Amino acid sequence: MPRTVLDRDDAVRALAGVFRRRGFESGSLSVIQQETGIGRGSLYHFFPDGKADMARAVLAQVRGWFDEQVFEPLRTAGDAGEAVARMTQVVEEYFVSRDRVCLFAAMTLGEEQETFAREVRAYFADWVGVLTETLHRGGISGPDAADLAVDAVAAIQGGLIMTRALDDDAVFTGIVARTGRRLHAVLS
Amino acid sequence: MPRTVLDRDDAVRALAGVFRRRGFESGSLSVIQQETGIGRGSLYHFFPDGKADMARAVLAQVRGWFDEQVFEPLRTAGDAGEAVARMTQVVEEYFVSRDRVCLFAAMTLGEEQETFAREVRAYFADWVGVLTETLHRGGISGPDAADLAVDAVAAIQGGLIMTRALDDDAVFTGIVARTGRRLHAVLS
DNA sequence: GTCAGTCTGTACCAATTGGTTCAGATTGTA
DNA sequence: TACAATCTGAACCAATTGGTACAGACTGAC
Repeated sequence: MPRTVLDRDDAVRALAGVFRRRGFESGSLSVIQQETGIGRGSLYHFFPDGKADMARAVLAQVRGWFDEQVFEPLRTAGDAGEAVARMTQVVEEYFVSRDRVCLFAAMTLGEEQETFAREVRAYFADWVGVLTETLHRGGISGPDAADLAVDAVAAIQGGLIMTRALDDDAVFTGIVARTGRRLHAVLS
Repeated sequence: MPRTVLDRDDAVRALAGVFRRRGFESGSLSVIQQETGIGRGSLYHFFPDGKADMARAVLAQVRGWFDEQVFEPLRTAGDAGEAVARMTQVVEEYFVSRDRVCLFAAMTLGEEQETFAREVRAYFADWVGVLTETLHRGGISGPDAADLAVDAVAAIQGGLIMTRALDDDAVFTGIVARTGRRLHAVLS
């Protein structure tokens, strides 16, 4: 069996794929090996604390992407309308290209809920928080901004469920587009 | 060990609870026995085809509840506005009192996605369908009704994710209330 | 070339998994 | 009471699980 060398980031990326397609529990180490080619020795080398360690690394990587591509652009945007339009666009592309699964949302179910509660809570709280601030900067005042932000993130997450259930990407892209339009309307 | 006799419906109800709290995969037969008191012999007596059979029975029971309490009242309502208000109310109570988990949504993730694809698809398609018809009867025409219906169900599902992630029922009740108001506004 | 550090494949392990089996307990009917 | 049908507990099983250990392969620095 020829040996394959890889780096940790690539391992995390491959793990993310398995967890999206299979779920965390059903993504056993054997399945991970079959689908990614990464063996047990390598997995434990990179993630000495085992499977939860792997999931934590995956969540951290996804979080890093969102910080860079969603949260930071919202935070530093000059124009709220443009920032929101960009957010809906990158988020739509991200999820459509990744099995229509949000791993943070998946971790709110079953036994993972407790294990990753802090990471999950931070992700959603930060997303809603930074979007609320963006709406504030765009002239939406008081509790309205927070409600709109919560509703927008909920719509995106609910859209993912609907699109998987109905097996139709157009459901998600439709929901995201209408969400974007709703936000755009109040920013004008 | 004194023997306990139960009926199938009660077994299904207990299983639903385990699957909500633990997830389907992590809800092993041992965990089911510990948390429900139902032993292996009984489980296989009622569900001869094993674990998938159990999940199928649970989904059928939940589906039955939705048919009776949500879909049928929407279908037969004289007043669309009242029907929609009632729907949001019963749905909110239902989910808040059941671990804030929609089992149909949970089955859109991981390996269960394929196993229960038909049941899941039917549940969401029917919910959206009957809500669309209700909106039609309330005077909303063309594609708007279907979009509003999809968005409403997505909001409810997304609200469940947010409320679990932020561990705060008020998030869900807020989202459901605003969703209800949005629908009510277009029906007036 | 040598050596230390990094990474890999694979053998091994205890525990758990879903499933099978069936004797015995329980219930309902005549 | 007798009997058939229904339900249960628990022993048993093969397969799989996550984890451990480590020899050997590989890489980079000197």
